[in-house]
Amino acid sequence: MAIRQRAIQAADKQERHHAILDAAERLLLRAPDRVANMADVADEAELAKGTVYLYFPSKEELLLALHERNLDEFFRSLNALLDGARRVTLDDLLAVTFEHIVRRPVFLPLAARSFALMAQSIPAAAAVAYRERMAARLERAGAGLERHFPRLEPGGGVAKLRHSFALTIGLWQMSAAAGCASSPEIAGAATPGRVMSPVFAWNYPDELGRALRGLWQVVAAVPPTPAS
Amino acid sequence: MAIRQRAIQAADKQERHHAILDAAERLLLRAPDRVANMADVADEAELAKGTVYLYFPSKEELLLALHERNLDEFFRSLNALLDGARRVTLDDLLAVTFEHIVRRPVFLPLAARSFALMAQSIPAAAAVAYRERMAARLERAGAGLERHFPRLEPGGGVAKLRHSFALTIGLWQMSAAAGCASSPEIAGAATPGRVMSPVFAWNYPDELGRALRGLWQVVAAVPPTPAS
Amino acid sequence: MAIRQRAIQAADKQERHHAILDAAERLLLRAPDRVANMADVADEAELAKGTVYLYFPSKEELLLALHERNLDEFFRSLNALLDGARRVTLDDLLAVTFEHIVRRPVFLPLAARSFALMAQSIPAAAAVAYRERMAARLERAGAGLERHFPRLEPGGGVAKLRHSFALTIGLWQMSAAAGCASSPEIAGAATPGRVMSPVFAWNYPDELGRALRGLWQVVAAVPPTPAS
Amino acid sequence: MAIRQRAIQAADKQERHHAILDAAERLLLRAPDRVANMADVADEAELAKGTVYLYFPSKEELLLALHERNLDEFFRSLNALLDGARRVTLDDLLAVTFEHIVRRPVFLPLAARSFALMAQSIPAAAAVAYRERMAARLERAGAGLERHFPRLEPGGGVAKLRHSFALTIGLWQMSAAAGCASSPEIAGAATPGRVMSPVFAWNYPDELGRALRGLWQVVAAVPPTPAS
DNA sequence: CATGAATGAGCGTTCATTCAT
DNA sequence: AATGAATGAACGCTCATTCAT
Repeated sequence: MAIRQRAIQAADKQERHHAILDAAERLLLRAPDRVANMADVADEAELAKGTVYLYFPSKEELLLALHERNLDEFFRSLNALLDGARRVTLDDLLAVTFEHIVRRPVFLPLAARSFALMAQSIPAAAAVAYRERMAARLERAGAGLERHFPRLEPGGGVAKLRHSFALTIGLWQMSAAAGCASSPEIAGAATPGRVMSPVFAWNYPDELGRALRGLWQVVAAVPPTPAS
Repeated sequence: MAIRQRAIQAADKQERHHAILDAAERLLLRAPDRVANMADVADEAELAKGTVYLYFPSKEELLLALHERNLDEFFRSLNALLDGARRVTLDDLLAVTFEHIVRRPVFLPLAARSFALMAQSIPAAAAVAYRERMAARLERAGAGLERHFPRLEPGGGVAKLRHSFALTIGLWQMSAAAGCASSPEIAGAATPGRVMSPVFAWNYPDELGRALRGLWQVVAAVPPTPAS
Repeated sequence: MAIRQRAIQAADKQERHHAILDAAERLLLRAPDRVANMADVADEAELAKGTVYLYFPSKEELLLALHERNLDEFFRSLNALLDGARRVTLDDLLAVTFEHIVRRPVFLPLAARSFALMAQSIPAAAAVAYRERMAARLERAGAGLERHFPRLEPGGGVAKLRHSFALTIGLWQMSAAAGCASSPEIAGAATPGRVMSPVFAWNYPDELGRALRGLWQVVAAVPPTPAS
Repeated sequence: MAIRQRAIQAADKQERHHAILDAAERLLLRAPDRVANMADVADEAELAKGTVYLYFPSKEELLLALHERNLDEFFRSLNALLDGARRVTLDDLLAVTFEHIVRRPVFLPLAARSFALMAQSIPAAAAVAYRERMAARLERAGAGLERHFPRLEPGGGVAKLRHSFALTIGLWQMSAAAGCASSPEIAGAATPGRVMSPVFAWNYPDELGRALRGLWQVVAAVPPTPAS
């Protein structure tokens, strides 16, 4: 078939990189529970399968790159917030979280998968490089948090961030599994005459808000005005 | 192959059920990141593949059953603790968590996978039944927590449990992905001359302890002696 | 489980034989295109799987026995007709055919399968025995036909019967394949705006009638009254 | 394995299509009663299993395609005959039938199976397309028959063709089942001292000839010379 | 660079049959 | 005789990856 315009300039390559990630993201969006296969990604990007492999050495690294791109957007927002002059509250943090994580339907399924991938299929060198990039982002954001939340001890910013992230991911998986307020199919299959336990009557966004507030409760408490 | 002793009595069947789960667990232990296939499970259990299918209708339900068995042990311990007369502290809760979750190397990989399973491959009827059993356990444990931690509002016990669980799972996944304090292989692949960022210098058990304490901080604060 | 009453008398055995065939027939009736498996047959007969094997050496022979029972009923009717005093017309033959073959929903799918079975899985001895029983029935019916249709040459009765049977089976398979006047699903999938070819606008019973009349046309022609 | 020459041109692909069908045909020829599995087909074609799936979406559609190829050759011959200027007799029709159907050992077993396939496993869209192609062939041949056999009423050409085909298939199945004049193994297993009933003393080609003549008898009768 | 044909290991599941009880 | 637990060969299909063109 018609051979696509070749990407010779570095800029073109970057663009194609992104185009492939975009394709993968669209696929993930369309079927969040299914892992797209490379053929579909290539099709969606209107490229040949082999071409995708020119840009990503393996399916795993492609997914990881997509995840990192999502993360990057989150961190960019977070850092913009923290580096700004304005005082930052917990509500601000939650807003960023919701905007970049909760409301993006691909972030969480992908994050959940990426953890599994990292643990196995990513070659050590790539994993290390990824981690080094992550470390930079985390350190900066951690420092920013400590500036805005003085109750955080040194190093506590990164830790709180890590815990928050863990909570966000973990709770999402539970909600996906619990099918909360979910498919009528499952609701219909319940023992007739039995109301589903209130234990499962929660929805992810609200519950995440409550959970994160619980985690930050002490740290984000408005410090007593020194004036007093 | 030699035909194994037949399980005719219900008790024998229960035992074989367990034996298969044990086999799957051993496999998972040996390769925590790999999902065992049915052939391997059968081999490990020294049974024919078809026999495994006599006891579990599908691979997914086998894994889910194993997960539920793990969960059950955790809940049994937790409920024993909460139902006892003795006053329960956060440290007690952490101890149970560590004993049944953190120190059991299969609990967490399996839990992470099970979430994915529940969301997809388990037939609705089985999923509902599983959830109903879970609901019972959760409600009981939640009520117990509320008895021991009076600062929990009604329903707050189950919620705190949920958040704790999410945090435990999520953090484990991050640690697995981060390969914290992990394989020398990765450590060796790091850019030479570069120290690994302190951002990754944490280990799961300690970090989980810190994270959970952060989550329970307020709730578990020793109530001021009313006498004062 | 409760062990069923044992069949010790020969009569009991015959009865159980029949009961198993009945079960298989009911299954076939319920899902004519699916070959029942032995587990289902046993369940339907409320027997254990092993018990079925006490009465039939293999699945194939069970199906063949069921087919033979169907055939037997057809031949019994046919022979009753031919042995009677009344003059037999082509319409009479068609009536018997329709009653025992066309209107019995299991006869034809089973016959089609049986041919395939006979050609392979039935042990030679059983096949020979089956054939000898068939031969007897065929010879008797063939002779009867020759009595009633004098235009048949010697041996022509059996031949005509064979051809009629072949036509009946073959046409049924074509109708099953053609899905004539069939599933709306298929009709709906047709190229829109295109009417299905009249070539497929036929239904099995009517078409079979026409086909058989074509085959018997000459033989069944009313002989010129000798008086002329 | 050595990677086979790649089929890049459309013509090469067609060729490979054919090569796979050829392989399946050879397998069927070698064991007419067994349905070849995809692994064997791939091996026989000296291709990898996956490669076969590049050309045929499923085993069923492969078999159907092979059947259609056989049918196509038959219709091509038939139509060549009917479209020619020469007057066509029943003997001509029989000759074509024998050449393309009876003497090709795979045609009939495959046809018998294909009927079963069409009724079940072929997706509706493919089934409809197949039928539309069949309809075109049938209509053309039917019209040709009506030209050459004026005693056929309108539409009678297709009908006669259908009946003939049904008879051909049905009788073949009976002959396969009856094992007529067949394996010495079966002959030897007969009750010793008993001659096999003359009822089974027929062979497929001759019997088919007789049967078809019976079916066409009236239609193909040489019309009385109008001059008389 | 780009293509997409070819590869083949891998896997979940079925089910006829056997045989210890 | 009756049971039903155990067996294990068989099979269709997927899909990440390679590499000849």
